Amino acid sequence: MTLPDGRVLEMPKGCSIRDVAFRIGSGLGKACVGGKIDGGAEILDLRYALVRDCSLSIVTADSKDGLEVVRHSASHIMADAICRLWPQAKLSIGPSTDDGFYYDIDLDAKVLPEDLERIEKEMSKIVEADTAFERCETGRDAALARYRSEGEIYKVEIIEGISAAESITTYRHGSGAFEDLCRGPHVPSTGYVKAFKLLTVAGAYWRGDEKNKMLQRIYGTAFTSKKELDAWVTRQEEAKARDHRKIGKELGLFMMHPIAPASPFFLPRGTIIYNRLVQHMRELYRTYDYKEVITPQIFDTEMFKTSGHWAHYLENMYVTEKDERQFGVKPMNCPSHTYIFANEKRSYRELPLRIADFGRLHRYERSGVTGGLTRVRTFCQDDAHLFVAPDQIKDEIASLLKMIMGVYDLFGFTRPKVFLSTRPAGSLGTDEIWNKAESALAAALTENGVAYTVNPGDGAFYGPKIDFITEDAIGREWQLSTIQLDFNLPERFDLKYTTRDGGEERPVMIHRAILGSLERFVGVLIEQTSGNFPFWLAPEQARVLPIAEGHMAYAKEFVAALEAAGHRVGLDVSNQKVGAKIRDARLMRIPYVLVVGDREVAEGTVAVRERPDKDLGPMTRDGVLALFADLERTKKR
RNA sequence: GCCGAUGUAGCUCAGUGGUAGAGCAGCGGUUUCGUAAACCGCAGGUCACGGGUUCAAAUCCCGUCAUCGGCUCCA
Repeated sequence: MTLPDGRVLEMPKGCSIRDVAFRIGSGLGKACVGGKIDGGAEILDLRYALVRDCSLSIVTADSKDGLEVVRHSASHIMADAICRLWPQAKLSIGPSTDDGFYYDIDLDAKVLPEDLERIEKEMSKIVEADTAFERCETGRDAALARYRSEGEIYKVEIIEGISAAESITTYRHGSGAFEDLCRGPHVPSTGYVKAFKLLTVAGAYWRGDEKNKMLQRIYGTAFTSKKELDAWVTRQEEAKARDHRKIGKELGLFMMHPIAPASPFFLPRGTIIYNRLVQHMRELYRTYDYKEVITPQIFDTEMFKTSGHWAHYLENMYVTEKDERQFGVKPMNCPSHTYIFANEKRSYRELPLRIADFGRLHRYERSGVTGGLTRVRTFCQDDAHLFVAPDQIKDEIASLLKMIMGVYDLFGFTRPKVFLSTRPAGSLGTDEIWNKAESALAAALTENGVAYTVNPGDGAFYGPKIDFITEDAIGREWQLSTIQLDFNLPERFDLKYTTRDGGEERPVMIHRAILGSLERFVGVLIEQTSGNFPFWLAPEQARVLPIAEGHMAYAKEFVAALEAAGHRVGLDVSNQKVGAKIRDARLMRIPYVLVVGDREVAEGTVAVRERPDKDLGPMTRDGVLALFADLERTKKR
């Protein structure tokens, strides 16, 4: 055996992965749940017999791979528990997920949330019994016959989908009391599943297809120790406390109303953030030479027929009729921008022509998929369409990357994971242009030091794309920016520009958004900052707190001076003690609290307190103005 | 759209067949106060909406609307 650290270990032929682990050390032996050989991705069972020389890495329970094994085993234990409680339940699939595991079952009786506890109890018994997980190979026909006779129609369907060349395996535990078709691997025995918790029951279509029967999906999670499970629960609670719907309500940023389902109302405080973001993008547009436009909301459907939306996107569109003409509300800005491009005869000298648009978009989303600010039916993007010559793609992408990374840094998001999606089957455009475009994208990424992963064949039918997945402060992933090349729309709208030699050529369109939708971005930002917006975005940047009535006149004067300098400043006129005023300001996440009492009035200062509770001591009016001006300029977080 | 849950005062929530409750917020008064909640009082509800069962419904049943968790992870 060659180990990951390069050590070579002599082991008898046919020994198990577990044997090797124990040979290395008893601690590792106890902690291991599987192994990987020869750098392969597949996790093998501990009992996997090693019959030839190979390189081996041991998978321990606390690794990402190991946790997957533990969770997958937990899902079997849950299935066993469910079958004990409801013997008529038919099993389908039960994999591990990023956050835990689930099992989809077909059962006429409804599993209610209060049943989860019963299932957990049953699972605990199985775990306590600590019986071995045994791997069994069966013949394909035998397995099929058996599941057919048992009425396990999902298992039959699964086996039918497995190529005849592959062997069929099952895993059993409880000394054979429970057996399930499974590729594995599993932990050595049920006792390895030391900490688990069932979460919810939900509906899920068989194979994710809504034409199929809806099964009951039971979600759970499992960890290798109670401590880790508790830590996970705590993290979930923290995430809940940061939920933008909760904070948005508390801070008076936005509201929802059934009168306009899935469509946020931005309240004055939320609107400040929203507009400030737009303003920031406009500043970038000056630097990067974009031209902003304003385009109509409603178009004759002719446009959508030309663009292809009518054929491919109608389900998501709002339509209306007037003067016996049919109109559609725009779900995207791109088609209208082609009219702007085509409005005059374009020269190669004008390219890249960058058209930006903060137009409001409407997309019908199915009622079950909407939520908060992150999935809405009306929104606006920091949208732009870049009309470029094919040989400008690389440079344009390079400058976009710079812009995107700058924005992520500004808000404190991690550098994103980048995915390049390439040509799918049945796509539009020639090989030549696709190859050129894909290599231009790849080169731009590489030359700018951006590591990326290729998703082969995952591009749109009209062009390759780059997606950016970033992580927020508590490790949740969000897709914000996208860059999408498009060979299709220029074709459909017959866009052309005059080349240097007087000929005509078709431009390539690049669709791109950096923040994505403003609505969604505000939502993500609320969760990222937990409502503690950086000074430049904060709806109320400072609040002046007079200690008593007598300090009011001085306080008002101070507020006026800060407002004159362009800052957003509140004045607490309430009849409360300072402690209560401080508390209110703190709950509203106001960056600076300026307290005014006898001392400050006498000295011509304010007592400055920085969010959440840092005492900056007394500062003069000029001192505060200088501090605030600096914060605005640097956009410091 | 489908599966499940939820919907009571502005907010957070209690109330499981018999007169609709609390805290906070609001309003009025007292207090003029030094860094996370002063005190007293008042007002506030078609219990989401519509229908049904019942002597009686926030509570039980049916429907509608909205919100929330899922519906990609593949033996």
